[in-house]
Formats: sequence, structure tokens, C-alpha cells
Amino acid sequence: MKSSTLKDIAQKLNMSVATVSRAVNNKEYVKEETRKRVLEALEEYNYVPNEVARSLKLQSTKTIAVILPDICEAFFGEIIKGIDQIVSPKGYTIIVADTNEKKENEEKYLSLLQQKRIDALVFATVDLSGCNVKKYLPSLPVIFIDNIPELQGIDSVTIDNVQASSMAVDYLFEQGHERIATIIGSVKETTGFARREGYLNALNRRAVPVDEHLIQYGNYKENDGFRCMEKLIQNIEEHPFTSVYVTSEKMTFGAIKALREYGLRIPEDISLVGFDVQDKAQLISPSITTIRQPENLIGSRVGELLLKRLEEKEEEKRVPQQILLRPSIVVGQSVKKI
Amino acid sequence: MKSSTLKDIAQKLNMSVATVSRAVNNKEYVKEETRKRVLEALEEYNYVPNEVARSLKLQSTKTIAVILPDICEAFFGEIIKGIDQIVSPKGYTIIVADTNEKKENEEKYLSLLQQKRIDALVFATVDLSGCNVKKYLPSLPVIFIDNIPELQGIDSVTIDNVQASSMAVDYLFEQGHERIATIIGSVKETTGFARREGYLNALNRRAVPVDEHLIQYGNYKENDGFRCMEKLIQNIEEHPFTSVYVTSEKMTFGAIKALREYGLRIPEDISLVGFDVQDKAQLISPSITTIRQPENLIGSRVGELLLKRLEEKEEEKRVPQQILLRPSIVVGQSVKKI
DNA sequence: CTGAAAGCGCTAACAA
DNA sequence: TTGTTAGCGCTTTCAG
Repeated sequence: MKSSTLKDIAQKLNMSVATVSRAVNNKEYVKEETRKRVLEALEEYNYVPNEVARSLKLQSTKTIAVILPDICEAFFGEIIKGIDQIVSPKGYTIIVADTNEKKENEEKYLSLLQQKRIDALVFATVDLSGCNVKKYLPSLPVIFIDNIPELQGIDSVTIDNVQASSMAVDYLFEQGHERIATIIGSVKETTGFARREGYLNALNRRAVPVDEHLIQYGNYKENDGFRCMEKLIQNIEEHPFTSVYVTSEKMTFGAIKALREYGLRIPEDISLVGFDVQDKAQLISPSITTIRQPENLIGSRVGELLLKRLEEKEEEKRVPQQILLRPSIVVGQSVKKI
Repeated sequence: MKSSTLKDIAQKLNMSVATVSRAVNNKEYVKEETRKRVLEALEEYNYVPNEVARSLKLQSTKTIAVILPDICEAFFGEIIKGIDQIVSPKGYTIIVADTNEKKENEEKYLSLLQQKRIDALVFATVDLSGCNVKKYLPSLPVIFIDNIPELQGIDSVTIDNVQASSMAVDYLFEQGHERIATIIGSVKETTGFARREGYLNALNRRAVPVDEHLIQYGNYKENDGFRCMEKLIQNIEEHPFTSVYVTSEKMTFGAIKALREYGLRIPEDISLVGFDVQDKAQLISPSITTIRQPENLIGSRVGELLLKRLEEKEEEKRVPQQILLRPSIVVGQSVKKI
């Protein structure tokens, strides 16, 4: 059965569309009896509100877009769920745009979404210059997650990456490790930079000298983790270490493979702390001690900030927020006490 | 800078909105010079087409919704990517709705999406009666994936689940196994039913008698896998088996844990074939031999079917398609040759 | 409390 | 080739 419009209903009931509209939207100034008649008619004639028309009139689509590099990463999935929990009760829908880690796709989606007149944007960008969003920033609430571009006055929700690294290194210290190697992502990105800071801070706090050879830089891929670990192993004579802290999930996997390939056992020979390692099945052995981000919390904080921005009238006065959340450390069996 | 409308542009250029519209949309009947003037003005006055207005006029939002039970499952992530690859070049955007495996959320989203006037729907439902979509079916292309409700005349894209089970069981036969246990999902769902069929067929083809005690039924959760495996193990004296075929990823994990808990080694004591097991890091040992679905292909076939349906005029004549795709078997080290 | 009418931004039939 | 106009379905102001 075809659905009908307000006008259809109004005609059937011999009233004006204005009245029907008011009744539908539970507005005041409608006689109780009128409202009842309308509500019944809605059922009868199968009325389904047309959000498109409404959006056009109200200049708001009640739609939030999330642009992310890879929807298959459980990290983003959890965040989307967290956002959804908060915003969907308020009638917002989420559009997901997967860029496959390509900057040009970011551009493409940004333009497309602007045409679709989204109300707000959550952005996990790979373009740290952020130049491709700059033009939308004044007109649209944008919240960054994961990596944060080098822009002034933006909103973001992330974990405290400095603290994350400190937690990892402190834990290794507590277990008796002093020679701690690390594999870091690109320090051009905020995550990489901050995670190195946390590592250095933790060493400094204990007055442990930094051995630059124990710091390897990759680009978040599994391969980089492998390569970096390999390098560390090859130099282990001159630059010995008893443990390694790897700062992304994929690199952690790569590092583990390298250790296996070189016949080094975890944790007997080398202790390891990973990052973001998700082992739903708990089938990896030994189980990996890892830093974890509170994805769901990130999502709900994003959702809350989103709603706040959406309600604000004067966007000029908006004071940008950088929300930092606490990471946690999940202790497994990959670190040996010495 | 605020973006302008067709009307704005028309005024600046002293022409009618119709002409500007034609120029913008690359329609015919526009003098070359006029077109050029318009195109330049678009830049200058920062024109961004308003898809909302266009949707209202054209009665099409160029939006496809995907309703799924859990966006964190990589299975669905890959499918979304596959769909996106096909439909986004045609200007379609994807809305994702995560139901958290709850039927009531399906209802909620269905209604919401109807209001948003989506053009088509991809549905991984948990409601096998399918009653909640029935009312939309005539007016909207709907394609089912994963589970298929018991409805006549619907479109779907899935793997051939009968074949999947046959492949698993045949492989075990080839490795010398004759006493093959299995853990099956709910046979009320099409996936569970078909996977059991495949198992039974494979046994029949080799004239191996079916021992009903070797077939356990769970509900796709990890816990079910554990419980079923436990039951099999406890009855192993009266109903011996040398291998087990588990028909979902989560249940596979549960089964593995049960085997470990009972001190049974894989594959030395019991061989195992899993389903959908994704071991990106290849860190599970032994690596699991598993049936795999071609997620990306499922996605692109869905995308193609979607476009076809979207282009068709007369939906009355639509002949429903059930597309069955070939699963594959990934051989690991969890099956012992005997 | 209800109705008439304008208008959100766009497309397309029709007229010029 | 261009312009005029109606209208997609809705909300909201203003009058009644």
C-alpha cells in the first residue's frame, strides 16, 4: 500500500495540512479530539513522515557521517556503536564512509556528504594536514578521533597516548625490566608522537638513559612491526634489551612473528607489551599484555559532544574541546618478571 | 563562506534557475558560452548542490541502507566494503544500522529508514519470520544476506551452505576420518539448516551411517560451542569421534577452549575444521583449517543486484534472485591425517 | 484552536 | 536555447 502525505490526510479529514502537521508532531494548539481523529487516520491511510521534505524545510537532515580508514577494524566498529547509542535516541542516523586509508577518498566523501547536507561529521583522518576539512569546519561540527590533524581550534576525542605509553613502560619497570625497546608509529602523526613522548617520559622519570637504537619507527603496518623487531634483534648484542613495547596492533603481530622467526620465546627470552591487541577468542598463546583503548567510551563521548555541538546556536562562540580518555593495560602472560 | 543556491547564481548571472540547473547537471539545450559562465560562477559563489532538495523533487535519495546485527564482525565490514565499491561510483551513499542482534531494533530502524526514504535495503536479519520487512517489500528493493527469512520471492546473496559443509566433511574424509562430529547452529535458521544438510549429504554419499549423538546444536555463541563440545567429549566413549566440524566462528572458538580444558590436543587427539575463522595475525596455533566465505564477493554481487533493481522500472515483473556463491576451505594444521 | 499561504532548493513540462 | 511555473512534502508565520 502506498503511503500517503499530510495533504492526503488533510483532505480525507477535511482539515488543513497545518492542523494535521501539528497533530503529527505533537505540537500544542490542537484540540484533543482533532488530534485523536488525525492519529487514527494516520494508521488507516498508512502515513509515513517524509524526512526528506522535513529536512529541506528545517535545513537539517538529522544525519551524522563518520569517515574512517577501514571499517573492518574492530576499533572503529566499537566506536560507531558507541556513537550510535547516544545519538540514535535523538533521531540521528549514521552514514559510514570507508576511505580505505586513501586521502583522495576523503576528499570525495567530504564533497558528497556536504551535498547530502549532513549535520555533523566524525572524522578519523589519514591526512594530518587536515587541509581537506578546513573549508567545512566553520559551517559544520566536526569531531576528530584517532589521529588529530595539526589544526587550531578543533574538537577531538582520543585516549591520552602519552599516558598509554607511560603505563606500558611503568609496568615493564615494575616487572624488573630496564632495557626496554619500543616500536613506534610515524611521529608525524599525533598518535606516534605522543606515544613516543610517553615512553621517553617514563624512562626519564626513572632516570634511565635513552638508547636511541632501542627506538624503531614503523608505519603501523604488520610488516613494519616485523621489520623493526628484526632490526632490534639484529642489534641486540650492542644494544641489548629484555623487553619491547609495540605501539599498534598490527605492528605487535608483526613483532611477534619476527621474534618467532628468530627463535626467541615470549616471555622467556623477550617480554612484550602490545597495543590495541584484541584477542576475542583468547586463543593466542601466550596471551599478550596490551594497552587497550576504551572504544565504546570514546564513541559515547563523541556522541555527547556531537549532541552538544548540534544544539548550540552560535557556532562562533564554540570553545573547542580536546577530550582525553584513560587507556588501560590488560595483563597477559607475555611479560616475565625478572 | 556560506554556500549559495541555484537561485543565487541565477540572479548574479541574470538568468533563470532553469538554465543554471541545466548547466550544472550537464543537460542539453545550453549554449556553450552560457554553460561556461555558469560553471565559473559556481566556483566563485561556492555552489554546493543540495541533495535534499533534489531528493525531494526526484523522489529518490540515492541512499542504500544496510541493517546488520553487529558491525564489529569483520564479516559484515568486508561486505559493506564490497557493496560500497560497486554503488558509490553511481553516487549512492550507504547508511549503516547496527541492531545489536535485537529484533526490536530491526523494527525501529526499518521505520526510521523508511522515513528517510532510502532507495534500497540490504538486510542481515535475525528475524527469520521476516515479518518486519514484509510490509516494505513491494515498495523497496530488499536484498538479504547471511540468514534468509522464510519468505517467497525475495532476493538474496549468500554462500552455498550445503556445499560449505560438504567441503568440510569431504576434506575430513580425505584425511582418513570417518567418525566426524559436528556442531550446528539453530536449524530454524537457513544457515543452520543448510549446513546440516551438507553434513548429512556428505556422510550419505560415502554411505557412512549418521550418529545423531555426534550432531550437537548451539546458537552461534562461543558459549554454545563450548557446551556442545563438552557434551561430545563426555559421550566420546559410547559415541566416539576423531574429528569435529564446527559451523560458526564463535562456536569454533568455544569448541577449541573446551578441547583445551579437557586436555585434548588439536590435532593429535581431535581434528577440527572451523567456519569463518579469521586469524589475521596467524597467531593461533595450531592454525585452524576452516571454511571461509568470500565476503568481498558477496558484497559486490549485492551491489550489482542492487543497481539492477534500482534501475528496473516495473517492480511487478521483477523475478527474485537467490545468488549462491562458492565457499572455500583454508587448510591449516588442525586436522591430522590418519 | 484552525486555516491560508509562503517557501525550503530543486527539476521538468511547457511556453516563448 | 532560455524562461516561467508548478510542485515534490513539509513547517511555520500570520490571520482569523
